[in-house]
Amino acid sequence: MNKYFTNQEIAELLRRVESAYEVKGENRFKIRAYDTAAASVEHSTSELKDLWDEGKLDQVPGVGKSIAQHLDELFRTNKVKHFEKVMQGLPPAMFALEKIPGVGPKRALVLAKELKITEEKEAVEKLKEKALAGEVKKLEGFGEKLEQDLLRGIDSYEKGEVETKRMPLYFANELAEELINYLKKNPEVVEAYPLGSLRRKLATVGDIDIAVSTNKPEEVLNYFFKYPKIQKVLDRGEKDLGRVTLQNGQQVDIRTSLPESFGAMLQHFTGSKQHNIALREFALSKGKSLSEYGIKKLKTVDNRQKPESRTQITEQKFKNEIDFYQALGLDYIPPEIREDTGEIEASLKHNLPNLVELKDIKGDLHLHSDFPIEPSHDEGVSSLKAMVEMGERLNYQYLGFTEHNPSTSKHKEDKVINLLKRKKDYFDKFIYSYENAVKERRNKLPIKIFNGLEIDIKPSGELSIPDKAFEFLDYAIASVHSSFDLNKEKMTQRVIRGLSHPKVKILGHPTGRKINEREGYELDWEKIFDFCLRNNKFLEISAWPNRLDLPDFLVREAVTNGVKLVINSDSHAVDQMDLMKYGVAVAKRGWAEKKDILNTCSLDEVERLLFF
DNA sequence: GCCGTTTTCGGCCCGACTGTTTTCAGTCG
Repeated sequence: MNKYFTNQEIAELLRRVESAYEVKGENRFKIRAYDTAAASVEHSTSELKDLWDEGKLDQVPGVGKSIAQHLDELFRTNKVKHFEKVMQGLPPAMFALEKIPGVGPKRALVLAKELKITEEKEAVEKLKEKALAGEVKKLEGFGEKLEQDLLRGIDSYEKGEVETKRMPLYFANELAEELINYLKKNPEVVEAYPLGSLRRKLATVGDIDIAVSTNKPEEVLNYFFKYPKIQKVLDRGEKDLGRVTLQNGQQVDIRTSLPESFGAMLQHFTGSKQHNIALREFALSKGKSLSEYGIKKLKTVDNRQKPESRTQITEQKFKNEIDFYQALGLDYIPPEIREDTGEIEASLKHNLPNLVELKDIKGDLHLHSDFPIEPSHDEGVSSLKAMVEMGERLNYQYLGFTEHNPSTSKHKEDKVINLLKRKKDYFDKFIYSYENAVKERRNKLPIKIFNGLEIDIKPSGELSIPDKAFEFLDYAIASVHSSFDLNKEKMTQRVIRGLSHPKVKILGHPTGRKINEREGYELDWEKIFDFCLRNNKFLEISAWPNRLDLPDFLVREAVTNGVKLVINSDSHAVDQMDLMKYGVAVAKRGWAEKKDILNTCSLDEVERLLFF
């Protein structure tokens, strides 16, 4: 039986080969090739094993003929002879020691060899003993300080700080927005933006970094250190960096830059790393060298020389990112798609997508009011009236209320039908009086209110309300809320059967993932996309902070395949309705344009698409 | 070992920090 190698395991294997090459003094570009391949495998949106099954390994960027051949051998025989040969003579312990902060392949090998630590298991523990016994500082190239650093590194490794959980985007964003609002109250702050994965709006965020443009960095830093929510100032030595922990323990860095060079700094620290590498390689081919300080123009592009010996004639500074990209002959690339997945090429050809924006959203089609429907899952807590008023404040043209179906374990069929009939009556009455009230106000059109339902798809694919009950609904969302462990094939059948009812228009939170809680179930996306296309069904992007589901990479695939999406908040309370922006962020990361999103359409179009 | 963004041969990102150094190596983001 062949082992199923996950992408994570394959990436780890490639990194080990990389380390082995590194300590054996292999050609540095070969080493880099393995690093690129490992990163690419790590970020790949498809499992490599599946791609291999389909004979599509060569589609993975950074995996060429040679590595593809090795992986083919891995999938067939569970091992790679060439890799084993490369790693011959190296103590396995070095691969464990590399995980300690401050220890790379070279130090790991010296430590393992000189201290006679061979086995991977307990390698870190043994190193700790030796370091405590003062044996590390005696080694050549090590000293007192490195030994202490090493012990600190081991400490944080043992505490699990090395691979800390990333926080959900929502959490990081709220924190950063509050801080940025505080910073902007200082007149010396010209601009302030989040950096890194927060600015690129990944579903999860590692660190919170903020960039500030100012002519008086020290004054701004002093102001920053007075932020009331700071627990402890960690670093105030350098004049362009401030580092603190907040009361909740979260570390926050701010970086300042003079306005004249803010653009390059913002670009550099926004990343992604892969995007920046690709961008710098592209720039180099045009005789330009990029850094966080600006763009250096190289007089002679003699790449056999080290960068410092190439003649530099100018270093250009940039106030903003638009000019920075333009200096390279590129259109401005929005942060959300800076992942080196084709954006540089598209930008060069002036072919970037015109990404959907929050202001394009004209309605929300997945809301839970407090109508007492005796549901299978959470009931909403806000009234229909309150949510409609919020919809008006958001300038929406339509709202769809899709409470969960009545519990089927508590109620007989008749009762379910009866509850849905009562919901329709209640909605009809509300709509009648609401529309009349708005007409009296005469200042604008009433919001169109749809009476929908979110229906569980049972493991068999059956829907959790009787067929007769559909006559009381305008449309329905179907979602999976149970039995997440069906295999890919059965789950795909289940979902397609669930979507087959003519009134079911939307697949709710399509993968069922919950960030930091559980992976989603697997679906055969080719089949799902095909079904949606042929039957006018929409895939939801749930803006709910710990769902963000569809995930960005599947949004991109859906968009590429022409499948239409709908961004919904899944609000259970009034104040959740403005979470829509997180769903829009996911859509942007998936290269979605306005035309790809159902709820950017006018009311007329939405009615045509939902009720045809 | 990968790749095609004026390249199928000849290129391959940039800078900061730290420690053990006397001109640099290793690590990190």
